[in-house]
Amino acid sequence: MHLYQDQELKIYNSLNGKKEVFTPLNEGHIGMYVCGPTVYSNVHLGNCRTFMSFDMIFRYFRHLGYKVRYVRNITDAGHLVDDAEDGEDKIAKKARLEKLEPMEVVQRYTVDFHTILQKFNFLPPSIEPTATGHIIEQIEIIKDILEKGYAYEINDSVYFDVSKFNEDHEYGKLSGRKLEDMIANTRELTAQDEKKSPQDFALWKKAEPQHIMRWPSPWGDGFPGWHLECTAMSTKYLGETFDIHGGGMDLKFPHHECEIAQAEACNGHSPVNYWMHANMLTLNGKKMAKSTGNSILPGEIFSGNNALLSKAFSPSVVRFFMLQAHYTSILDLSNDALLASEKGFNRLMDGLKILKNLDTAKSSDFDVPAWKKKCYEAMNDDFNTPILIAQLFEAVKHINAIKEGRENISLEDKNELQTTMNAFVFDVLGLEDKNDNEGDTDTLSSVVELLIQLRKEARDNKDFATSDKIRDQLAAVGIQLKDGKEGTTFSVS
RNA sequence: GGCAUCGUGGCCGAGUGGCUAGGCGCAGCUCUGCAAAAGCUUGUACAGCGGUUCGAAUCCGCUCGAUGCCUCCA
Repeated sequence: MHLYQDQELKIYNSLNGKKEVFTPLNEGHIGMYVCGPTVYSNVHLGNCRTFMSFDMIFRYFRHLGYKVRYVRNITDAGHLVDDAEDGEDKIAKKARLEKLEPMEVVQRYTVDFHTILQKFNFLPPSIEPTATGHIIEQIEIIKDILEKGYAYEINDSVYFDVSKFNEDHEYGKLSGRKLEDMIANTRELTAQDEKKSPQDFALWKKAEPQHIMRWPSPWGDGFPGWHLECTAMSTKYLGETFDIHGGGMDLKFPHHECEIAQAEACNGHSPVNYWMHANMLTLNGKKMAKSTGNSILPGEIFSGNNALLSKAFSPSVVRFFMLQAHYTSILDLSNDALLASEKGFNRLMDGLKILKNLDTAKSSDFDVPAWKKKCYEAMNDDFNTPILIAQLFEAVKHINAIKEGRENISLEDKNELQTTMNAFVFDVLGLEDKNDNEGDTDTLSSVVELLIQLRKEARDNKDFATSDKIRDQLAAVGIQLKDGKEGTTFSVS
């Protein structure tokens, strides 16, 4: 009945480094939590890649018929800037610099985040909770951890006691680290650190008088620690144990490791069945990061307004570019790679258009059911979008052959092909055909059609000077004429 | 220094113990008044050195190189 019932989906689980058959806790339902952005500046393209990977995964689950509760948070408090000594909140710091209220900063960049994701055609998550909206839940968790003896209070701050936790649990199992090694490798230079051990992490930090973002708590005015919000919100909306927890590779340690520790300290068992980590988007071979300035903003790609780019690229092209790599691989951004993706993307879209008007025959030379099966196999093998896309191009090849009369397709196969292509291209990959959503297209096309008509007359009269002038002038304003067998068409770049 | 990942043809990027991934570029062809666009055809690559094996780019070891994490980070 549902597609997922006859598919065996495998997911690479970062927790054990193995591809495992995915079985949700409750049949037909999936709980998925993904760490969202810290909204203290504009989202850069690297951030988008992680969220895009999970958007694709969310879309595929839905395509298979699962009911998914997809929670992606907004971090609007709790991240310390610089070292613990400074102890200033990232949001608060930015607010001071820009003379804004902290929540004004949060609002501005949350809006930016949503705007960009919308351009990329992201599906909204089921719930998008904020850290500041869950202070009470976070305080409750701290109390619980304190009660169970895995945390200690000192100078109005509360820290998680990693060594204590490691006595009866395994700290470091996600990132493959051993606490003894970590201790052995720590430099003993953090002199006035109030923590018992450098590995301990803050659950609650005391707010200094000048600190703007602060909340009352049993330990005095302060703010929650780095890793607590995700534990609080994932537990609240998905339960003590849920199916999938995702995020960027760079969050694996310490963030996700600490989440596991917090949840295990509270509930005594691991919170997540499948950990998924999306790999980094690099620029010039280096990780994109706001802090180092090695980053590119989505807006710069859409406008072409960046020294690295020779032209503007549409959101769908960028999306296509990213999905041509597997989500667990590092992907390097370059102008050449985007250019190549744009060509490929157009080829795919053209194929889709040709498919609509294809003539059918009694039999098929293209084994559509076998092809369809390969598409699903690709996606069921840990969401292998590059292989899926290769299969889509395989289909385009056949579509072109059918169009040119070198192959045939039956009506039944054509419908099957069209349904499957549309499902994967638009529903699962989330691509959009840019050429069918502009309002003034009708006016434009009638004007261009007129010019095409005039050019045809000139050509018929062998007045090539005039015909070439029309062609070249149109090209200069970005309208390319395409002379085909059945007349001339055009495309706007 | 520790932990982890990776090194594939001109570029991007899959995959894998023996069977053409794919996209782009280049070249050739078709089409065209000429172009462009489009379509077709074409590439035996897997860092280096050893080892295991009938057979490895794929497994093991070492060397070299790159990246990520170890501090906020998608």
